[in-house]
Amino acid sequence: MSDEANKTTAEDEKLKTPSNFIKDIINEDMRTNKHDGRINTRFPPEPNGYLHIGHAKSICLNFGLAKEYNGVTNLRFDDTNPCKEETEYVESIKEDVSWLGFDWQDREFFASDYFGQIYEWAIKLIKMEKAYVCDLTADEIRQHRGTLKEPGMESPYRYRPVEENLDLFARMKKGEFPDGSRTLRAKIDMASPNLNMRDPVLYRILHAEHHRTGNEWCIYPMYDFAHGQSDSIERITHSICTLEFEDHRPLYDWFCDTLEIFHPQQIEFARLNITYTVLSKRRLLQLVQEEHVESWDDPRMPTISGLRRRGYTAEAIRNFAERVGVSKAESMVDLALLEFCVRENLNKTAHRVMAVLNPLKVTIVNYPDGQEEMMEFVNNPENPDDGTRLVPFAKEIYIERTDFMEDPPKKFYRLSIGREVRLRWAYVIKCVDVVKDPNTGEVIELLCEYDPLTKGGNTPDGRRIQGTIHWLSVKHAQELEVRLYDNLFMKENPNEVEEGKTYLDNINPDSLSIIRAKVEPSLRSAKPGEKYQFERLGYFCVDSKHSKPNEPVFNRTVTLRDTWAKIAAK
RNA sequence: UGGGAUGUAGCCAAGCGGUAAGGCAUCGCCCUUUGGAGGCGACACGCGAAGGUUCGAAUCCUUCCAUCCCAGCCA
Repeated sequence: MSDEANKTTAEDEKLKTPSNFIKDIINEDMRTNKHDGRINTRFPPEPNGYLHIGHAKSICLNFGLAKEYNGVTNLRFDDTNPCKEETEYVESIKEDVSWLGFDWQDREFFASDYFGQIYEWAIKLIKMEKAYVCDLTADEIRQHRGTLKEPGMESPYRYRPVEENLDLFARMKKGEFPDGSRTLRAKIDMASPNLNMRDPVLYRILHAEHHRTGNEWCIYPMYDFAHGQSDSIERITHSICTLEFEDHRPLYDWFCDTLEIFHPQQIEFARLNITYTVLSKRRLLQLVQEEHVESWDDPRMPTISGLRRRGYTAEAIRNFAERVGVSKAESMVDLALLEFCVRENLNKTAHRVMAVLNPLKVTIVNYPDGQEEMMEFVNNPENPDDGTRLVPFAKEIYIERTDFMEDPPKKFYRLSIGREVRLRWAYVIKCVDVVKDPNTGEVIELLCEYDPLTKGGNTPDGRRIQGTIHWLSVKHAQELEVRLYDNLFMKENPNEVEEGKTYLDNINPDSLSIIRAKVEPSLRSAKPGEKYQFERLGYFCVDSKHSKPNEPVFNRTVTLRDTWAKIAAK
């Protein structure tokens, strides 16, 4: 093979799989045959909320890496806190991961599956004199922990004999003690500059019903004492998490080393942030609970289910995840990139249809009364195989109110008195007069003439028509509900607030507007989940919650890119 | 001098001692029966700053600056 060919191949390869620091690590591991070339990642959500687009980035990363290196990915629910976790959440998480296009096959696990083993490991640590039962209250533990700059103090219970620890821990498990009365702690270093190493709590007493283990346990392991061990049990090779766990890595390593168990490598990357939205489960939960939005899957929510209902496709989200990249630099990605990704995807697949959001009636004065014609529309110019359909035309039509201006500015090439415009796939019309409301002066109707020679929108005389607008026959138009969405937050970074305010003060009061719009007849029977482009307006998706048979409700996924809006704004 | 991390364009992000990829956004032009889509082009004399090493530095060294994370019996 020539050098030239080699070079091209290498470059193609690079384009397909953008490099990132995690791949660098894996490549090195592959080179040294670290796990016999085996790659096993995992996606470990806590079932305490719905997945959002930040999780999608992690899902795409974990499943994507495994796929690329011929490995596998486990879905593991990190369910060590029964107070916050619910079965509803595990169901939604499974649905969302599948919908995104990933398959964990039979590798569905729960940290709670390992409670027995984790308990045994706790006993092992006690026997090694590396763990002890502590009777300090939560408050006292905090006081003993010291501060960021000062070392902590050892617990008075730190040197309890092994036998006493064993006995107490067994009785904790049996339920002899009330919540919060005792904990099991690791014996590490109260003077460590890393607070996570200052005798972290391993187990706490929680008489709470667990969504899977019920009342079998009343002591539950903390994240730090469950996560790495779960990774280890599953023989995860690369345990990818977000930056805030960087400080936990020494602890993660300490447990694996001390327990002498399989030692996965924890790797941290920067979580996703997107402008004009919040991406934390705590905040999303608050938005739901305080009813700032309808539900977790409200189309304004950045949740996977919200985006799905809004009309986003899994492919668009996957492309987005790839485009934002993976690094350790904290960042705030422009919402415009996400929107670009849906448009890019929907442009190729969505059928074009006519809808008029804000109708203005037009009477074509020289069109025969009572006459109707069927006009042939191209379903998708991006894909001729999608064919054509027939749409009725008549003397009275609706056009978009914004497509007419009495006193048009320069470069406005839509309708105005004396000007011509093309009705998409129909006729060229010229506005000859307007009818105004005698009281308000508002234009309520346009009187136009059509050119019978321009059927289909063609101009046999070769005359150039600048503007093409969408329209609907008054008689045939259907009126349906359309929901227009705007950003849920008014600020690029909703978390940036003045003294005394919270991100909730940045909520956009106009993030949802519900209107009745005119649509072409075929849309009456549109089914939930179906996606369309309303020509010149945007992409719309039939809502899965509010639609009824023959009464679909449309959600605007995203507007079309609007060059005119930019010109008009100048 | 608590500890841990990060600074490359408006926003992301490659780059791994050989002279700044790519995407989004933006701005031009072309094309167009969607002011959509598409095509072409422009867009860092510069890599947080200052010194140093080197024939050569975004890459190595030193110092400084900025930002983020950590004091849950949350994950």
